[in-house]
Amino acid sequence: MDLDFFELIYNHPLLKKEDYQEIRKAHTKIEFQQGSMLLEIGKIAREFYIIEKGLFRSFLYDYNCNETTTEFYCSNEILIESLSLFQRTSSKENFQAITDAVVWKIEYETFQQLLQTVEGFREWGRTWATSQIFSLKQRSINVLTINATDRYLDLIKERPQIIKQSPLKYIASYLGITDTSLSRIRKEIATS
Amino acid sequence: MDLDFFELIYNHPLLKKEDYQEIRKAHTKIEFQQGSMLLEIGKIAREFYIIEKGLFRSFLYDYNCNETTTEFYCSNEILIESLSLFQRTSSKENFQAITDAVVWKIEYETFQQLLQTVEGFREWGRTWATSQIFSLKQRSINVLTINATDRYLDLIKERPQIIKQSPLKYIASYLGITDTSLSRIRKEIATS
DNA sequence: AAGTACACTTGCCATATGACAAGAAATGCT
DNA sequence: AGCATTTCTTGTCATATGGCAAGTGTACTT
Repeated sequence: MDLDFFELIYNHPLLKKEDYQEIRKAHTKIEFQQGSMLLEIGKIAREFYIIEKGLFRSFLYDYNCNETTTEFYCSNEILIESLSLFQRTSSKENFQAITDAVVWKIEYETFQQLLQTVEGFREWGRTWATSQIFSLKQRSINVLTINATDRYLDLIKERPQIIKQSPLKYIASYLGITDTSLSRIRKEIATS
Repeated sequence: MDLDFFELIYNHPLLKKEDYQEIRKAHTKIEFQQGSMLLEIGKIAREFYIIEKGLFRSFLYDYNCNETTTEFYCSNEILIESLSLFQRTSSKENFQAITDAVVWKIEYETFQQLLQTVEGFREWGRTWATSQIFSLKQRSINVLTINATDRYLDLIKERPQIIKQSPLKYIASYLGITDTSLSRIRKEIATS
């Protein structure tokens, strides 16, 4: 059932059946082909996306002009450039479909309206924003204090979809290492 | 002048002289001794702090029980554990005065009230939250893509106060390296 | 002034990761 | 099936950083 998908994403005890009807109506389905861009650096994000199927990544170019994958977005997750969307500034990152994908989008204005009119949605939004900030903090700490092998093992455990669906080079740049090193780490893990 | 300090911190074009009067009245001055704790892991943050003088750091223990300095807070900056303050959850980090310090605090409830009643303050808050998220993202990217020497050089350039006021070991753990390595990096820089 | 604690530096060697290049495997296209 | 492209692996060597221990410097206490 489609409704189950929305209940899963916007999960909050204050949200009722009729709220989900309203939320659902606010969304439009779009499909993306593997490799296509959902948002590019310099453009302004106007929509909030939830992923039904497929895998996306965000990436940018570091000071050495190397592509760095900053995040992965799996099915049943939310994909946005929060700074661009909420601050109406140009995006600092590219967002790309790694596989063919099905997503549901909601316009920024509609999203804001839901936040204002649906209490449970507002509360959901607050919780979600908090978890976003928590993840961002956690990521820096992990990178600083955990070695690449353990970060990779964590990724396997926590987000196996990524391992299955993403080319090794994107995973490597997400972990902050080269694809050569990641290949060796995999070998090491396999033989131990 | 004290007012100048508040105008500097809560800088926003929508805020007027009388707004700053109100903002100022909402704050109370406190002093901290070098080494004393402003907030500890497990406690709930009830206040928002702005630093007039001195240096603070936040830190936690990683999965190896090593102390990791997650952030520094210099004079004219804001110091809070946003997750704890806004979500009423227990703090995930310790906050400690590295030097003797003078800060101004504002109670959470008073802060919320200002957000609701003063439009310029609300707009300032939105901008500030955005810049926080931006910094968090930037930090992960820097750690992933820039080597320790360049991160240290950046720190010297961007936040010289920290270099002057913090012991080397905190700077090292902030950079994600040992104090031994940082000592060598300094030597390397000095002789080149 | 001696003692103590803390901050910083240095030496030695180990380990993790990178750079580059070649080869192998998988995938897509016609 | 055959070719081209991309993805992944492996070898060799270089560099960055860590772990440990000893040594030096500095500041505070008494």
